[in-house]
Amino acid sequence: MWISGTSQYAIRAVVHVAVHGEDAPVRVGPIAEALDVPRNYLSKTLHVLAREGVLKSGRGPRGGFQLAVPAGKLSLARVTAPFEDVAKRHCLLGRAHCGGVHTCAAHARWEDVSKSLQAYFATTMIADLLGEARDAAAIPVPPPRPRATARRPCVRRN
Amino acid sequence: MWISGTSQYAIRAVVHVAVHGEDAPVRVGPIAEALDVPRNYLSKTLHVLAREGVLKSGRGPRGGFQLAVPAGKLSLARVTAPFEDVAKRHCLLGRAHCGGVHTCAAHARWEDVSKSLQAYFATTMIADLLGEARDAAAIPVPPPRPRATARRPCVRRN
DNA sequence: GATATTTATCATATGCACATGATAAACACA
DNA sequence: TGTGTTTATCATGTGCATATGATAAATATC
Repeated sequence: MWISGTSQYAIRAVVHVAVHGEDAPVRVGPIAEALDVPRNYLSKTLHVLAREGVLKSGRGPRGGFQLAVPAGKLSLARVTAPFEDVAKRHCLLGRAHCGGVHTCAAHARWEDVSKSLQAYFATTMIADLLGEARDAAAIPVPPPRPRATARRPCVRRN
Repeated sequence: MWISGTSQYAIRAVVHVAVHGEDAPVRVGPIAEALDVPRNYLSKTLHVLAREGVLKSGRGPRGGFQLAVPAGKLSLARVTAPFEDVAKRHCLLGRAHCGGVHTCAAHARWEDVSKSLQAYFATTMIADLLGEARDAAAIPVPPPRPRATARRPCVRRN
């Protein structure tokens, strides 16, 4: 997967808040339910986003979460940043610094691809995800999570 | 990280075999040592590649691994395929099928980026990694793996 | 202030990718 | 045929992302 599961939760939750939180704050419960995501885990994730200044949070009755930044100025990169280690993404083979030693054609091309990925996250705004179906990101991700079903690492089954 | 650690091992090992295995098979021991990668784990990884027809393997004295496909015709995609679940990579939010419901601008752009990534892996050949420093991929990945050092998930340290 | 409601935080569990160690099976060669 | 070398396979362990459940702290309303 390109981004971690937590980052996906974060994006989808922020989109949900952007859509439903214009008037009043949105509480964790309904968000977790709408996204089909573990409630307490989402709570922690949203807390991190609040701490990072992406969301505003409030406790007690009338509490909940709202955007701290307008959806049009909130990049995906900013939402996922707290949950991703971008440093590891520059070299295909996991090196932090890579260009130096071997600058073969493959690595030059990889730089291009890598940069275009980073650019996507940096320039795509939450508002860009609020297309036609305004809460599409709230649609629970597909097959009801076939978990704990002994899945051999990846290799084809015989 | 864009690809799993095991996939990185696989690429680096295959590159090593491509460089050092033209005359005689290369044994796991030296490969693991050169790459600074756990030996038995690499053994299992290479075995999978052999089963998938990427490598040829032989046991006993004179045993070891050699390419089963010329380096110029062996794509990165083919090397990493057994260790990656490509199905999960099509949608930014982890959905298998995504275009249908909401086809906002962001998703169209994501398709582009995603496709260019896949194209990179499909069209880049092992031979393309054998640039200047012919065994650059054999250089042990950087900082001696600071492991077991309580690293808080990602968030900045205070 | 008392109470209900909500986020914040803590302590702990689970599952999977990654890793380790030991043994079995194949092969080369004397 | 026997012996040493190497991959193949099995059984098990470890660490981290993900998840769970309980409790604390803040806020609104009466």
